[in-house]
Amino acid sequence: MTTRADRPRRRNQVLSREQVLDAAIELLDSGGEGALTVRAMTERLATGSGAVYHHVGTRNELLDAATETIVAAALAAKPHQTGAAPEQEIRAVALALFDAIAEHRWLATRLTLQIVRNPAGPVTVEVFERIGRQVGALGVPRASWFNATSTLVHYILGAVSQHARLDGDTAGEPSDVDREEFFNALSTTWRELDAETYPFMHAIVDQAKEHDDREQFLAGIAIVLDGLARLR
Amino acid sequence: MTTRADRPRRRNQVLSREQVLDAAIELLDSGGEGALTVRAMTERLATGSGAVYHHVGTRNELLDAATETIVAAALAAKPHQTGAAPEQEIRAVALALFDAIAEHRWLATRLTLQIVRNPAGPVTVEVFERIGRQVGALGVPRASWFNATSTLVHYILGAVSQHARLDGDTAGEPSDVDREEFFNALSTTWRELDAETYPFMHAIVDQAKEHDDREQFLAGIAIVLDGLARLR
DNA sequence: ACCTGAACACCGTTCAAGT
DNA sequence: ACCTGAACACCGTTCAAGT
Repeated sequence: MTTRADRPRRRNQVLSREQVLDAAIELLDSGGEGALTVRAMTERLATGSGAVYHHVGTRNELLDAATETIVAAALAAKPHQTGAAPEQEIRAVALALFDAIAEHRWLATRLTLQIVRNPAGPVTVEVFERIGRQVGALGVPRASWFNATSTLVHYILGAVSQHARLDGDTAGEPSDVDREEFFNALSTTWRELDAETYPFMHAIVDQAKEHDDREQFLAGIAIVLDGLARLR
Repeated sequence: MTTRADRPRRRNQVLSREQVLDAAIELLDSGGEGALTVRAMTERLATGSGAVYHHVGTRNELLDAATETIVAAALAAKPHQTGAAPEQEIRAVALALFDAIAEHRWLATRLTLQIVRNPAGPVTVEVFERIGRQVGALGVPRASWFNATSTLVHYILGAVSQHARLDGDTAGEPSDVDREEFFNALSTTWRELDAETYPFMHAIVDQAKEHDDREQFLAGIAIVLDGLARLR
């Protein structure tokens, strides 16, 4: 007789791929890429290293899978609004990525790496599809779809990473104090540059200090969208 | 008596910072970031590991210094053409970076990292200054200089990294065969996507295959420049 | 000042062995 | 199938010691 319990054939599965990924994301959120070590994973999960390799794979695959998980969630959280203007949909997707990176600062580097070196991967495909459709809806001629979408995606990624500038191996969210300190240090360095050879840096030093990240991000998108409008 | 020879106080200096950086760049060019190990450096230079730390610093500083060296050389090779149109100067700077990355594929990742997490560093400053001046010359109002320049730089970096997509830990230049193989694999993957959920990817699959990297890059810049023109 | 190189404290990954 | 954890082959970095 086979009872219901042993049907699934996997007796004591105590660890799932999802749990492994959750642990990885927690580690990354709390201490950046440097905090994601196989040993830290085994401690947090109370397992051997083989368990991690069994459920997900190498450290690199772990990083990629964590990235995919978060990007998928971020995009799913802002589903396509039927009837919305294409510009609005593009902004929604861009801001979804922007916010995801604000919450998971390690994502800035990883997202760029994924799109740059894995154009066949789910992250690239998902982002391109979401943005690309709107480029069509915007009236850009079909022959320019690829160029136009690439330009937008490149801009979004570049900007989104830039704004997560405090990323890397530091923990937690950047406090307002951190932010102010950072910009104070930055404007000091820029002001110390030779005024003759770096007139432009001197000219923008105050704008850099006062700008709002999100606002600047949207302003940049508006610039690119204006450029795309000319393709019609 | 002091002879001329011992005046510089440094007797037997057999290694220079420049030699250390040259070795690092050769290693990076031949095998990507993975090939740059301290041990490989000591073998190539026939020294102890301390010598590397003495002349440059940690592995990370080595990577940064190598990046600075190449970016500085790339920008210096295309000096500002007095009298040239600002659009042309922007294209020149962008292509200088594009070509530098084509020659040193590991630079794609590193350049992005530098600009993203080290806005006070020489690489960021140099690129911003070169591009920013032209934004002013383009007639963009002063209040938008920072935004406009950031947008351009973000686009350039994003695109330039994307086009170096075969980077990473592989060696040498990508051959035409590599390139074709790569795009065949890519279009196969894209075609395998569900046509209902990914109509856009299906629509662009041929454009992606046939596009010219450099041409697309310039087309993207033209789009952003068109957008900037609206700010006047 | 410039450099050596052993020693240290980590890594990621594999794999025989267990259940 | 799922998991353990010792063993392996690497890392980057430091630092006493040499010249």
